[in-house]
Amino acid sequence: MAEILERQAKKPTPEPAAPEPMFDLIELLFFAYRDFIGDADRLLTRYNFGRAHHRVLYFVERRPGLSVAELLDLLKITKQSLSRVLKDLLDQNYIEQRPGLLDRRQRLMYPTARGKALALELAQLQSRRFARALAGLPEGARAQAASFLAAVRDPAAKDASGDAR
Amino acid sequence: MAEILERQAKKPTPEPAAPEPMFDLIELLFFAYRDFIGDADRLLTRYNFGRAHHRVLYFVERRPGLSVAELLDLLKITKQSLSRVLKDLLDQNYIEQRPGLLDRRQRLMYPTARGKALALELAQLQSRRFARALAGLPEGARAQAASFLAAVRDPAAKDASGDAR
DNA sequence: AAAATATGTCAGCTCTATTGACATATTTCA
DNA sequence: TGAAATATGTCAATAGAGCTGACATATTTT
Repeated sequence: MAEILERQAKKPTPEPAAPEPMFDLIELLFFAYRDFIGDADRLLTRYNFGRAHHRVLYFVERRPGLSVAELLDLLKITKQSLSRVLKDLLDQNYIEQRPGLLDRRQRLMYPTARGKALALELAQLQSRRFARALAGLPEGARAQAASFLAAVRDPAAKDASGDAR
Repeated sequence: MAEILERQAKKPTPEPAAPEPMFDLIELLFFAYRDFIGDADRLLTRYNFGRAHHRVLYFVERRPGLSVAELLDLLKITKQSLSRVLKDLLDQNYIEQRPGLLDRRQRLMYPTARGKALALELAQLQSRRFARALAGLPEGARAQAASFLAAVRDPAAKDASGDAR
């Protein structure tokens, strides 16, 4: 008897019925990122650099004086992965390291003039893509896109991303 | 005299003055994609699969009957890159191939029940992230995000992405 | 003085992607 | 019909970017 009631009660919602996946967003994000990153990739090959070099240069330029540990945390990669590309960038004078003033164990990283120039070139290239995209969209599109992308991030990661201090 | 006038006329706009790069969007897209793709990565390692397997499975599930050439064009990778992951998926019975009815040279790909199940699990995982993100955003956010991401893509690529036929 | 921290480096491994060359089956075209 | 084009598969070699684990050095903290 209890069984019947239970079964009846459950019927209307057999299982919490997983909602239809958002295939549109999954696919669009995949394509958008692939094309976005492709712009930079093409330019980087001319310098014999890869994506990893780009990311390091980008963050050092955006957050000059960054420590190695902070950069590792931002990129979420390991020290060993970083070391190869960082070495390239140091050797070829795109980035320079200076000991921390407060803690001399730290190697704080700064972009050189050369590094700044390349970082800017890459950022402008990617911005042109965004500018083209936004040109065909209504007024608040840039702010809306930023809100969406920020919300998609790991909630925890937001505090770690640096410049909010 | 003409020189002076010219110089004066030019002063206000010295160079076309490249606009400030959109660092906000560059960074947000990087982080959003990294976290988004990370969800799937963690699940995939449990199956000994990588991102490449995921992409292939995803598109075969979404566009059953896809030919190898169409898949290569969608993913923008080479035949050789595809072959290894495709072999894994075929061997482990996530995907099956059937000769094309019209053109028997083609190997049209279809997901198996097993493949469908994994593809769905992955899509639901990534959709949960989007759902969480959209929960905190105003009404039209999903449509706006989709418009933005679509506009960021290579304009040329849009026709090639398949399902609009 | 001991412990913890910041960084660097060595060795070895995986996954994803690349290019180039070549083979086979099938379809299309002159 | 015979040649050319197409769809696919496969072999070999290579690169880029990431990983783990182990260990060394300098510096700071306790």
